[in-house]
Amino acid sequence: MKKESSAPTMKDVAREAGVALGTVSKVVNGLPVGDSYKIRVENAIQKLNYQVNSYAQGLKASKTYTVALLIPNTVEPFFSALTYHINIALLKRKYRMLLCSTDFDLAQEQEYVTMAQQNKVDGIIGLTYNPNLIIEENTPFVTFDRRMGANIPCVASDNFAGGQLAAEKLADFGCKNVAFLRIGSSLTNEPNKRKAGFENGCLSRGLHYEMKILDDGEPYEEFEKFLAEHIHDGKLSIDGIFCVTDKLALYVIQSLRRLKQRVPEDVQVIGYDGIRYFGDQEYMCSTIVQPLPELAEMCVELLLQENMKTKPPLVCLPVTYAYGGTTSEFTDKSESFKE
Amino acid sequence: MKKESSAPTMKDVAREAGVALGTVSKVVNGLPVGDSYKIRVENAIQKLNYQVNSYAQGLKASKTYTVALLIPNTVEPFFSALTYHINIALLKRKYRMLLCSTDFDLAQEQEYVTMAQQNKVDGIIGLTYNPNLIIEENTPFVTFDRRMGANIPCVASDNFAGGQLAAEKLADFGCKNVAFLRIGSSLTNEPNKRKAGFENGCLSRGLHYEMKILDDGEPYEEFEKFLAEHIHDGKLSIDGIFCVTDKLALYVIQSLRRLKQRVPEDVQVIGYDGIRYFGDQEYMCSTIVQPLPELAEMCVELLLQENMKTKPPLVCLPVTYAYGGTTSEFTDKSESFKE
DNA sequence: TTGTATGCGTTATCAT
DNA sequence: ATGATAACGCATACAA
Repeated sequence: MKKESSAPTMKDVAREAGVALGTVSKVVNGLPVGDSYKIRVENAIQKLNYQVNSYAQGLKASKTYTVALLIPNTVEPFFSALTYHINIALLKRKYRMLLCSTDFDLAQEQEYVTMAQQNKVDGIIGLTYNPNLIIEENTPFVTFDRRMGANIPCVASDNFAGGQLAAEKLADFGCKNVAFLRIGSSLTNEPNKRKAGFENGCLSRGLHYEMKILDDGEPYEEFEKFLAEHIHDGKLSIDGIFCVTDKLALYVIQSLRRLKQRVPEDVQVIGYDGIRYFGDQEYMCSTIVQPLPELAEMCVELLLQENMKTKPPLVCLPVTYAYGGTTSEFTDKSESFKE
Repeated sequence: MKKESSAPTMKDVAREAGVALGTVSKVVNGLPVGDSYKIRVENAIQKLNYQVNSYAQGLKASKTYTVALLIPNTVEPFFSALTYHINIALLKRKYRMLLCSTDFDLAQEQEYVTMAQQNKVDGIIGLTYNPNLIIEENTPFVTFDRRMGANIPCVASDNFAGGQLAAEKLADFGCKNVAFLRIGSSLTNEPNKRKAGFENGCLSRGLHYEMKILDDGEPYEEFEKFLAEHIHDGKLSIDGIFCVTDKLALYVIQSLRRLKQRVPEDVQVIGYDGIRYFGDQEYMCSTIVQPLPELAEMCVELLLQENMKTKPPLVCLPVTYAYGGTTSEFTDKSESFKE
């Protein structure tokens, strides 16, 4: 009697079936084997309830079918949705996902990278904040929204076009005097292009605009102050606001309520990301929607494509506008069609 | 010249440092080694940028420091928060997490279990819906909210106490005629105890109550119908509602708005779970809060405790009530204290 | 077509 | 204290 407790191995199956080790391996991997042998092996596998050890497989093949996802957390709706869709995209290709919540901690991010490499993952997808992340050459890496180097592909929504679209929508909906609100200073972020796109859109539509851009440390209250300063005789001089994220948009909407301004009657608000209640219900605000399933697919596709000499340094996917109750599109032109 | 591309191994380090393989292993694992050797090895590690291969380690030790989490998805706020806290709890113990989104698919759940076992994970934590999941004896398993067998520990919030607390709060806040709304039929769920607890609370407080319990397939609209049936002359005969989850509570609140009922003036609503906007901001409604960090810690603790002969079959952690704008606690007794 | 032997990267048990 | 060697579970090139 041998080890009873630990899981059965190929050797056990071979002994049980009365065949050689290699034969079992072939059956397991679907390689041609004589029918009678095959049946005997399959029976033995059944009987012993054998499962291959993918660690040992990985050791042989130096391929682990595992990808690490570095993301700040899984509680903010955008992150959790991205996590979900990347998981789906990986599963489709029979890859497993190692989840690494970094909590915006730069050191933690580096630790996770090291861990992932020790685990010999087949690749890493990262939405990270450490611009100096050290990643081994031979570990495929794809980032979301961050440019980290020429040979590290970055996948993002078309942030510039999104900003522009926001301006155009506000113009369409009758705004004359708009503002862009943003927090976060990192200059290398792709999302920073939202500002440039918005400016561009405002200019082409002849919209007067203002910017309020906060650094990472500053409190959201600064935005409320900014808004309060634009109120004269109870009336806000701004009639349209584009916020860099839906999260900020929702804060701004609350601020506006406190300031006795009605949304969307007095001022319209558009966010960015396209987050929804419970992940699949209504949009939390009118917004520029990132195409999450497609973005996730692209990250995974780019990451796992091995025979690609030069990977594209930046891939931007198209965004769309979605109504979420904080714009008054239906009171303008749309209404007139009903007549 | 040998393989240039693949990652350096201990052997490479040993050659570089001019020492034996075993010596390198000792240095890596912090075992006693002569100082001069130690330094040479460390230099070689630096130079080659060596990283241990934890797959090979796992193969030797049959311990992988990896745990799989089975959860329907990461987009519903409760699931995503649970995922986050379990990730934290695992990280604290130097464990990695394999994320498995099952999408409520029973077959998918089983596939993931098989995959996890092939990956020789050290354990599985599951919030699953397949009552017949087959899990190998030797893979530690802990469930959340599901009783699956005597030797499989289940961690849950104190659902009975939570239901009771909801009834008591509604009574405290002046309700006379309340209702409990639930969807989901699986009889073995721990959350089903919320109903019993609520009934118990209503009885002890002399509250008149009604139940509306839907099966899994039925549409939420049935709840709106139920509410509509209780409106006579524009007035709802129910003045307090306990919903089995915050998700349902939010749906019910919207329904009530459509039915021209004011929350909390005409009818108060309490949910269950304690979900917040963006995971860390205000509660979405008044609610019974599950202690997520503690629940996550307990899951992990129970899972990784190896030298525990008999693991507890069911662990319930205490819940709390939190105000979220859909109850009128401040208009009753609380106000009077201010005088 | 089936069996045998070697090596993947690591750790642990030996002698030295 | 250090170095050689076997073993972990599997895949594969090679021999039978």
